[in-house]
Amino acid sequence: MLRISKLTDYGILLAVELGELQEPTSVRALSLRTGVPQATASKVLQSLARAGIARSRRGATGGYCLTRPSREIPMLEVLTALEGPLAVTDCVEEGACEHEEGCGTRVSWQRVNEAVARALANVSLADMAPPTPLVALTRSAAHAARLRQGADLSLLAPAEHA
Amino acid sequence: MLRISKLTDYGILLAVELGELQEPTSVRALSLRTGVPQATASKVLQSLARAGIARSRRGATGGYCLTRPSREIPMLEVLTALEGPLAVTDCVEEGACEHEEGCGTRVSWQRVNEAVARALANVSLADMAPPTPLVALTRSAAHAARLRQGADLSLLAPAEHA
DNA sequence: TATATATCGGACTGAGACAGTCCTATATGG
DNA sequence: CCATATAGGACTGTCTCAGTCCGATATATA
Repeated sequence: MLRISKLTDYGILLAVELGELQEPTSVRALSLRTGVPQATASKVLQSLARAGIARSRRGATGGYCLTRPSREIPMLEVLTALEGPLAVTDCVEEGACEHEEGCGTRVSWQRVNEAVARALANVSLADMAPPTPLVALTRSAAHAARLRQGADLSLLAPAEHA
Repeated sequence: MLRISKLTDYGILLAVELGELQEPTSVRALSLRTGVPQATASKVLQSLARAGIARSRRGATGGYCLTRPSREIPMLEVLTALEGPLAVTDCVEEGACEHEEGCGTRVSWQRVNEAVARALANVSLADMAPPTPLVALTRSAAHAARLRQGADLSLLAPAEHA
């Protein structure tokens, strides 16, 4: 569990796709490439645009593109854009829980929440891109090496628990 | 988002409570202490028992107790008992996604999933207990110090992202 | 200016998960 | 035998999720 919604999954798929295409791309084209239904893709992309992750351009030859290189966009930002602020429990947010003061687990939850957030902040959209050999070969050797090693993701793995 | 369910929250509340009371305690008593409705508490505790986290005892003077000291029970185990295996996305599990092969984000999701899992494996049930000064004072100085420092939770926080 | 092409964004809907309750069966201690 | 517990399946109302539809608005081109 602790699952993200399908919409969010789609959003990441779309954002990754945008990261690989440099030029503005229509929702229709993105829909065909990702398999996400067009109407749904439109909705998700709007959320990304509102959050400042993507930029939209209306009218003929319009479409979407990212506002920054995908390597500079942390996954946490994308998740927040699509599902609201990260909150493992209600009580992590101020005033959401009636037992706010009496409950001793609240502080602990906030720490857990922070740990998860930090993990997601350390993964960029670029890290989610397909690590297929074919793609790796067409890019720099350094980039290919990064892909094979799973990029910075290894940083997220602390030592085994005591 | 990435929220756990309320039932799971209750389960942790109940388990923490069980960790502080040593002797077998009835659902009724646990319900009164935690504020979780009795019927609901019963259900949640059954799940914990099935997962080998708690032990039940029927009949008069029956009730629940933990099978191990709360410090030896990782949060990941409790979450898994109550919501099933951790899976940030469907595609993390085998055969759940029809695009399994074509999708390049799958491997990345599995790494994210592992990172979150490892974070949760490093927090024990005992770490979730109330860190109130009063409680701290009644225990060993070493334990109190642990509480003030947020226990092992600091281990979960890797360096700031690059 | 007319028209084709896009996004914008609110309204609506069916499906499914979630939270919670109820009832009966079963086990234990006195 | 009886009072007290848990076991666990069935059931229900509520809410969120995933997805669609449609009218409004913006842009490029002829």
